[in-house]
Amino acid sequence: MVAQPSKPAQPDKRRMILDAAVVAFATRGFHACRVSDIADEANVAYGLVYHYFRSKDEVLDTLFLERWNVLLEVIAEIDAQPLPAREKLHAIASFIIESYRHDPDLMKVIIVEVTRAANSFGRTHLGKIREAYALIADIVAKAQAEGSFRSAVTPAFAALAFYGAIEQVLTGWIFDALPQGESEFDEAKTFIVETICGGLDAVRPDRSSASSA
Amino acid sequence: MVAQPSKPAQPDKRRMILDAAVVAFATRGFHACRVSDIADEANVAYGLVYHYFRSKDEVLDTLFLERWNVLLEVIAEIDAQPLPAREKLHAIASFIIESYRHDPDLMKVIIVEVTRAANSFGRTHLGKIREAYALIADIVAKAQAEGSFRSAVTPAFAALAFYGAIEQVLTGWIFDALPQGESEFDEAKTFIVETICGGLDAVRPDRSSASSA
DNA sequence: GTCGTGGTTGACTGACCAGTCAATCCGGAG
DNA sequence: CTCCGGATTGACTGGTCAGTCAACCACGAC
Repeated sequence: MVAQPSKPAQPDKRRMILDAAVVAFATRGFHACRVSDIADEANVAYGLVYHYFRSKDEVLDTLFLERWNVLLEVIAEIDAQPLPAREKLHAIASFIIESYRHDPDLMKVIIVEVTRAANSFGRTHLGKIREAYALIADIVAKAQAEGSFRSAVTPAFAALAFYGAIEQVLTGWIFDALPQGESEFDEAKTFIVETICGGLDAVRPDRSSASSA
Repeated sequence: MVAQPSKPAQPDKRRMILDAAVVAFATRGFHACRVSDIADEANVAYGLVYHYFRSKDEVLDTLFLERWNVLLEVIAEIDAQPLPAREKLHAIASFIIESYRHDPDLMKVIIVEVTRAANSFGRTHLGKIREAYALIADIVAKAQAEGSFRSAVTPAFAALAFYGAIEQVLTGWIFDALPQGESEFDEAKTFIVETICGGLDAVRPDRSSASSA
């Protein structure tokens, strides 16, 4: 209600709306969340949301793209470093899990409302999402070429399994189906890489690989 | 319009509505799908949907529970057989993928609208979903106890990664982000087990397993 | 033929909400 | 002080549906 006399208070209403939307979407879900919930959460009038965004959808789009573009950049940076593939994957898993640790609501919204929503938003952003898969597949492909990963599985498939494992763990946290805390976060990074790479690593024992075809 | 003279036609309108709902939900998504879409698809009057179901939600619930209970039974049956853990997992992956092959729309609805929907339905059926994880985790735990799987990862986590990989592949098909066909279906079964078990199998080479704690 | 019951119909209602817009506020330029 | 334009406000509109309900129908019992 009362604006602080000396300060014009919040300089960036747009950012406030975006941040409020994260909370609102995470709490009630995109569909159940009304635009007025966002405005209330941001302590801003209803109409102001439409001053900064064309529609409720555009708010979600903005939130997703902001974050996903960071993810794509980070993956590319990690890949550019001279690391073994296993460590690159560990770094990627770390980044995603740290993102969740830092802002669970944002990650919840992105995963639940976009990444895992095959209708509506998932379809809209399919291209962006696939870029991430492609980047990961590329890391796997190079590792296979140089012999540090075995080639029993296609790079595209390995990328899917790797990213799928991460998302499943995050979903477990989001659902409260899995305990979460500092130790679980670190443990998960190791577990994911350990599970996936154990099946990818070139060092292969005697396993008769009797799979058909 | 015109009922066939000699036949009372459809004996089970309830079933027809359920089947129509699968198509309607798969095509437009649960939220975007109106109850009238279901009725139209079933060639039935709007009000009849409410004669058999209390609400639109109950239709989805019914669809999910019907199928998920079958899944739980099948997993239990597979586990009861005297097979190596790796083959049990292969059988589970096969069953789920065959379910998709047989009725992609139904699986799409279950995955997109329930399993991967952390708000609304996902929360409602969390218990049922977790039962599946628990059953799979149990298979892993037994395999670890008998030594055929190594213990680098907790059973609960392995179950998550395994199921996550399956769901990610199905999602890829649902999104049309992955080619699908007879050969891809069979290939996927092998790939999933190969990826996950490669990291679970007891046969472990020299890897220094420097994971903390 | 008449009656009754359960299945079936679809027009209608009530609630909800995204998006609009005319009015107001505020700070800076002149 | 006045004027201007962008920021801000929130009441209001239009359209959409989920769910209701009174009527209708078909068929078996008597």
